[in-house]
Amino acid sequence: MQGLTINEAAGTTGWSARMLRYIEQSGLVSPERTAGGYRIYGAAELQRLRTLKELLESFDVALSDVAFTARLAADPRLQSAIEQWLSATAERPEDVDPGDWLRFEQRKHERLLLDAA
Amino acid sequence: MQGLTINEAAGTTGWSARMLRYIEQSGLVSPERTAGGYRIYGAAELQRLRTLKELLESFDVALSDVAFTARLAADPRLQSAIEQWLSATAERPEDVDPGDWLRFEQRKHERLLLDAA
DNA sequence: CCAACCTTGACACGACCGTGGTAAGGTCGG
DNA sequence: CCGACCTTACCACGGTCGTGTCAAGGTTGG
Repeated sequence: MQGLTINEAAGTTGWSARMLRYIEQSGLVSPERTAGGYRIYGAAELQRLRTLKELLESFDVALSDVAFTARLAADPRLQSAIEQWLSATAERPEDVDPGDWLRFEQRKHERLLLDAA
Repeated sequence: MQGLTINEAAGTTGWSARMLRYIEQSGLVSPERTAGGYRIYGAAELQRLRTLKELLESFDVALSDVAFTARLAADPRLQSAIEQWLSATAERPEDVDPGDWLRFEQRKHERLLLDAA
């Protein structure tokens, strides 16, 4: 069966089986399937799952944020529209408080604030 | 008083006063203040608020998505970390179902799905 | 001075995120 | 064939997003 089943993959990646299905739904890591429908995680998927976990933890980023970045990367029209809107702030750069959106973003999980304390 | 108060700005931008305060919290549009603390929206802010509304509506993007993109733009370490993780998918590009994350993203507000129907 | 407007803070509410669980049923390998 | 594992589909729950509303108090401008 060339690869790990979902519970085995959960064991070696640190995710729960539930989360592996959820992550697949988000489109970020999609394993192959057997003829009967079982998910089969290969080495590439396992590596991806591990680095994904690291990414989310070390930057305090949400799964949905990564999914949105994927959407951005795949839709250049959207990407340039947002970047253009953001760059218009540069009109008055001295007014931008860099701690502002930062605090806003961090409120999502206040882990960073607690860590900093 | 050189500029519009919050309710006047709400009137000309289509946002509610409540949302203007919320948007300011997110760091996306921050008006000047009078000595007494009143928000004063100038022409630049009004324009920004209008284009922001257009951006969100025409691409079905959330306020938090734009805020996150701002964080990305301001933190190149984070940006390259995510982009690198995403680009690892390109290893097996034929396996990526482009409708996957799309449906995931769209479930946020099913407006696009309904529009498409 | 005063009416009209603004401020912050709080409560509320539906929708969605991330996560766990459980139930009913199908697949795997020996 | 059968026990162990997997599938999807649901319910639940605390937390966040986007939004409205209300209360208590300060500002503005004539």
